[in-house]
Amino acid sequence: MKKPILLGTSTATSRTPCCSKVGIKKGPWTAEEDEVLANYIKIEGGGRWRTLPKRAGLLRCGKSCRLRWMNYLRPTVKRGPIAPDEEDLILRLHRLLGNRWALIAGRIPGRTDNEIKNYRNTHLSKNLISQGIDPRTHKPLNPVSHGSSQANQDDDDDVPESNLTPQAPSNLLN
DNA sequence: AAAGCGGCCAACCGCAGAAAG
DNA sequence: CCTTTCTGCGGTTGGCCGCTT
Repeated sequence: MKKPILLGTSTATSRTPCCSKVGIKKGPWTAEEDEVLANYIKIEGGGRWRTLPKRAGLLRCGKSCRLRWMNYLRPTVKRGPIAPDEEDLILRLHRLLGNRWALIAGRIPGRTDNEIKNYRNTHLSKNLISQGIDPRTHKPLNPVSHGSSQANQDDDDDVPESNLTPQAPSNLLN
């Protein structure tokens, strides 16, 4: 149930809907496409995403190429399970920064914003809910009893920035 | 053994901000 | 200074896989 592709009807009149052109491939990337993209970027470098697919000979839109490179093909991308300290860091950073996934990812070497976003949307939010904490606000789900909003305050504030680099990699906060 | 359900991950879409002309 | 174009970000969706009934 992908949303309808309304070409020219878009409100942003001047904006070209990059992915709606005919002849542009969508969906999962093949190993061959990965190779073409990786090789091209290795030689020519990234950037100029809009024209990159044409130059590289890919039938993809620039956004798709960029996303694929950033989230999967980049050599610095660390794949595999999130370590406990990484999870802790994600939690702390999210409490501090909110849904700034790119910012959070920038503090966690080898992890992408998409990965962190997905991870949090599944694992962490579940954990927090089971702990009675609202994953969005990091405040107690049931404002129950003695209306102790004090818990909120505390919970929200208990992570001073200076506390952000516990045992995490030293370059975390630059 | 088969069907259904739920969770996870990769990818797409639209919007906002930045940069260039 | 204004307009146009491009890049990057965040939210959301769809497909696949594994588990449970």
